[in-house]
Amino acid sequence: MQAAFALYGEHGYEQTTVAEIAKRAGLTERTFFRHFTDKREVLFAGADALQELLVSTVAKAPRSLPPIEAAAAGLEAAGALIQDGGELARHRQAIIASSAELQERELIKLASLAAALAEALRRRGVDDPAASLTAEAGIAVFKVAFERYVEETDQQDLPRLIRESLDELKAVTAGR
Amino acid sequence: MQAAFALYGEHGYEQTTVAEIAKRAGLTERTFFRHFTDKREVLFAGADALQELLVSTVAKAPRSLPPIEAAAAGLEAAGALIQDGGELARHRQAIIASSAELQERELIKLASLAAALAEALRRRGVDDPAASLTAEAGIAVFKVAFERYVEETDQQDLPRLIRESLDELKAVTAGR
DNA sequence: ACGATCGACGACAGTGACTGACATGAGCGT
DNA sequence: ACGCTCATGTCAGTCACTGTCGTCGATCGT
Repeated sequence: MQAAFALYGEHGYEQTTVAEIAKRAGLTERTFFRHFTDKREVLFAGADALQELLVSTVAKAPRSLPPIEAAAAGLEAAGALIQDGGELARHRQAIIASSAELQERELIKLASLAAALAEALRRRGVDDPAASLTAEAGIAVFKVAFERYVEETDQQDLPRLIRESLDELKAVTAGR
Repeated sequence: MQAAFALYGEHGYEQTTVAEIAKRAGLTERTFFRHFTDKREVLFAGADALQELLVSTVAKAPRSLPPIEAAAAGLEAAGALIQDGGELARHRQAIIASSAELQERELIKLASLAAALAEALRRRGVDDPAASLTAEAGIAVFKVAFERYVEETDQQDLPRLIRESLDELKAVTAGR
């Protein structure tokens, strides 16, 4: 992972070959593929932990909370986790922005997040399509907030951006 | 395109090679790649037209409409176009569902749709982040509605499903 | 009518991501 | 010491995709 990150940063994602990564890590190309299913996956190693945090936070949210607020709680927790990584997220995002391939992978990770969130909401008794819609809308909020977080280097409060984006979404869907 | 569709349907996407597609079409592998940037792109040939329809419909919507309703108008028009294709969309979706690679590609097409929708809203004078959020939420609505459309074979009215999903989203973001 | 141009295609060689099969060697329990 | 497991190396192979060059037919200008 360190080798890949370094090389992706130095020469760009598309320019660096798996053989190079393996060599820098003191391993074989074959071994690389035993740890990561493909060249992109190296950049998304933390996605599982994020998803688990999201789901467990939603599960723990007070029963009295409406679905959208339970989702918001989970997303804010996820945002806090990302923020704890410091500049890592921004570095990662800079690499991802450079390659369509990587953007595709990120989108499917977000879709997976949405599916997990929808499932967590269903376990709270929310029916479909409300569960799916709340989840998709939640991820949309997260995407927009995260984008802002990455753009504004001085911005340090991702959960706050998520909350603000959610409020904006509420306004917008109300027809304002 | 016909050859690819047929082979993807007969033997599955991952099992069919570009060489096979080219052979069935009476062409060379090299020529295939002159028409489609990659093996997946064959399935998304109509995406451009869809995006143009979405954007132009939003542009033409009455100025008095709030952003979310302008977006809805565009999405309903896109839905109508898909519906006009008959069973094609369902066939296509069955193939896409069989491969993670194809799902990734579909997601980035939807993201492109969202970006175009956001831009169309900005041209209506909607500021960011409202424009981005409305666009993302709109695409989320579209995704959920389309999923239902594909699942329920007897369902023929995609624009109606889009409208219903939007109403559901409004309810859900209002905290219900 | 004729040569120049251009665009679509074929042929071919090459790169790089990824896979399957088998061998090796270190640690671990008995 | 023995067998087992697990991580790794080795090697050969497939396939998506690219760069380059040559051919040919259609079109265009004169």
